[in-house]
Amino acid sequence: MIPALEKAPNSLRVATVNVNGLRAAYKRGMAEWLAPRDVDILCLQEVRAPDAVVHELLGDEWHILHAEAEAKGRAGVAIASRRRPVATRVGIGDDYFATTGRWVEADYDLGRSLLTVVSAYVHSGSVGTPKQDDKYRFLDVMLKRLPDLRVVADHALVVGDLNVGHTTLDIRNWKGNVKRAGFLPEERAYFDRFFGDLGWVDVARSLAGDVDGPYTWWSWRGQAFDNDTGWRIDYQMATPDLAAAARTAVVDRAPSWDTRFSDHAPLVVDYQL
DNA sequence: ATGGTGGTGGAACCA
Repeated sequence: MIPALEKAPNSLRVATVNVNGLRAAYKRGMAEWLAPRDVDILCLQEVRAPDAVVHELLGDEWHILHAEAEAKGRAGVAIASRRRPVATRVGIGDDYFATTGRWVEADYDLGRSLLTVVSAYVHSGSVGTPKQDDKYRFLDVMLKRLPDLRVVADHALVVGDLNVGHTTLDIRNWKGNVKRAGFLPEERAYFDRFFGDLGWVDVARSLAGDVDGPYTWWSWRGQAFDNDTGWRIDYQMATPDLAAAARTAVVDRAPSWDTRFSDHAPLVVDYQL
């Protein structure tokens, strides 16, 4: 039993995790992490595996929506859920981002309300390269899509690896990264809008308060994990009523470097709707 | 402490 993840009755548990290759994650013990947690909706990023492999690894107990990238072995996002979605959509904006494995949407009928869930994987980016242009294009289409998500559904939840730290609380060594992709003023400005005039709520930040972290990513190399020199770049962005229903947000950091199954830690949130 | 490591695919590229 995992006391920190004790689950209240009638709560909806949503987990998001960049798995850094689903096959590698399973080799490193992801199944053993997942089994006792009773997750209702599991959002994955960087799946980096063919569709058949995803179904084989996750197993029959899930409804699986998987957007494989056209480029083999790259990106890939998925939403695995215990309940069957009433509708699903792949991609965002124009056709350009339909085949890059970075955005999937699933709608769920919760009885009293309709919930839309998005698993998103924003580009890592790199200053002065076309990758950074792609990242801004993706953030631009996100700005356009986010309001639409709230038109039909009662609640909406956009989760995943967004590859930007919003504030100085979100990156341990932010002073050393102000000119690097992931903490550029231009990137952070998008998140000012997500959590400002667009009205979305950063659920983990809202529950944690104004403290450093909790980080969700650490470099593989050196002592970054042991020293907790991390970045909080994995989010659950919720519409206000849904955010108000969030009871706990846990970054499920592995107990040690050698027991982690990805360079990202899962972010697990329980909603009491 | 954004690659000094790691994953995918089977070299080179991505993060």
